[in-house]
Amino acid sequence: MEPLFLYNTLTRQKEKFQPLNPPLVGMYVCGPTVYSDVHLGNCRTFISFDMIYRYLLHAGFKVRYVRNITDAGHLEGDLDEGDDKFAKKAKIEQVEPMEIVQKYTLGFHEVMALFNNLPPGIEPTATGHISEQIEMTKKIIVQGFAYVTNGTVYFDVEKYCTNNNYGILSNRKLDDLLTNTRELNGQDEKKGRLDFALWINAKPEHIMRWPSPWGWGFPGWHIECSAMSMKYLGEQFDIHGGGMDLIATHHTNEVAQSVACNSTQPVKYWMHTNMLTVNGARMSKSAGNGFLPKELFTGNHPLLERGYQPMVVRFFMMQTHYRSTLDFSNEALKASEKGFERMMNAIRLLDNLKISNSSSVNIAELKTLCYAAMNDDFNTPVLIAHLFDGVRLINSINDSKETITETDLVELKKLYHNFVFSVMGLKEETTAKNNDELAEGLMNAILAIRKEVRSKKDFTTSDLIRDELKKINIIVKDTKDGAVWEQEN
RNA sequence: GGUCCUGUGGCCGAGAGGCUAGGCUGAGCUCUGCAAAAGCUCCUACAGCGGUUCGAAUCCGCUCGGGACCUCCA
Repeated sequence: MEPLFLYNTLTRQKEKFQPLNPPLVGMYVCGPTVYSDVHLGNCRTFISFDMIYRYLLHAGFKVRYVRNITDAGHLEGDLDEGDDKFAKKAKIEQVEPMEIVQKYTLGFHEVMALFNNLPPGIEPTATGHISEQIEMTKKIIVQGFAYVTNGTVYFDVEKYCTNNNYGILSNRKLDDLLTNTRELNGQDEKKGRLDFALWINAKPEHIMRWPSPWGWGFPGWHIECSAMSMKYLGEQFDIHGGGMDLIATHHTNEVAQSVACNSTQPVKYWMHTNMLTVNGARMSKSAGNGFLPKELFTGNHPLLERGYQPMVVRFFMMQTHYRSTLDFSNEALKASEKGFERMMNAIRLLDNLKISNSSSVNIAELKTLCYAAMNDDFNTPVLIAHLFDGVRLINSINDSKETITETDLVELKKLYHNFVFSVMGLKEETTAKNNDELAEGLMNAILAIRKEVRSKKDFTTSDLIRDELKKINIIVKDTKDGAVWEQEN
């Protein structure tokens, strides 16, 4: 197999992928903070990494995929004081914080399943790893990179910077970080402006709290990922992923914590997915321009003309490279829907293609092109372009304009099965498609009648049947092998 | 204010010094009783202005537009 190249945020270039301990691959992806519904932008990241996970598996790697659930410690704002997101939401909804966590964790899993994402091998929660986070914090203090103020433990960025490059991931200089920023207030406890909390002292009214060497409190946002990735993947592992928005703060701090704790760079390849935008602006929870997956599927949203099926949305995302912004619009979605249908129709044809003694099509070349696209930093849009070239071949073979041998056909089927289903994680949308026995029976009867009148050249009746069926979104097509029907959504 | 990314045909989106993306849409043709599907053909673009080069959408500079990060966010 040809080598795989991927873009490493750490070095800002594409690098040949060489795992630390092949064929094992350790991959950690920052999961959701479960205090509200995941929106489509969040989903894009998880879908992108699902594709990456799937391709690594397909390439023969033995991947340990860890994706966390953040269910504690994520504060509102960067003031390192006050309520965390769960406590705040719990107050609004008048329930326990863990009810919030449970509700949105279940919702998250439901959405992931709808998008046909494979579950990660390990899905650890922050609250399930409090002691690991405390241990790591202790070690960072021992190493001299953190200090305690009023029961809160802060990471000492300035101290860290004497021997380490804090801005290694974001490609920023410390001086710029210190000078170029907007005014923040309420930071009296910190020594340095960039310092961040590893452990946070819980105020009396704070519900989610655990005992620690520094009193009752809860973990900071960044420490969980460092502690949990270390626990399950080791002090050094291959891939750490997340959205690009996490680079500057969350991942920068993760690197600092791990280096301070273990004196080694924790991650070999940092991978980041780009943002989903709506009308050119980033989709985000705070901006209030987020789409919920459910709204997208049902079409129940002011900006949507109608609903789109999960696989159409997934295909839509696959048509853009994971490191490019993807702008969301009805037109783009509709175009993807048509294209997806076209591709799935061709794949269905694969089972009925006529075999010839020779091939007029070059399957080996197509296969080479597909792998080349994926090996070039998981370039799914280029992969799809090649697969559409193949769709034309399939249709031409079906129309007897091209020929294929049995061996080549087996290869071709394998190619589409591998790339479309296994790697891109797409599948047939089965909803309301010929799977209702009653509908099947009725349609057979109606089409039999239509066939009868057509044999008598009674096209008026024939067309009447077709037009009437169209009114209830049933499309009848006359092929050379007789009439077929399908339901439009 | 600082740092950085980006500007591709009607729309979406790849590519990245010389060859050509791909999807959707529109027009025409073939097939068909007619449709539909499918195939073929056409509409052949790289923000603007300069520069480097035999040659630039691709490199450099400037101008204009869009965006991200520096505050929580995938």
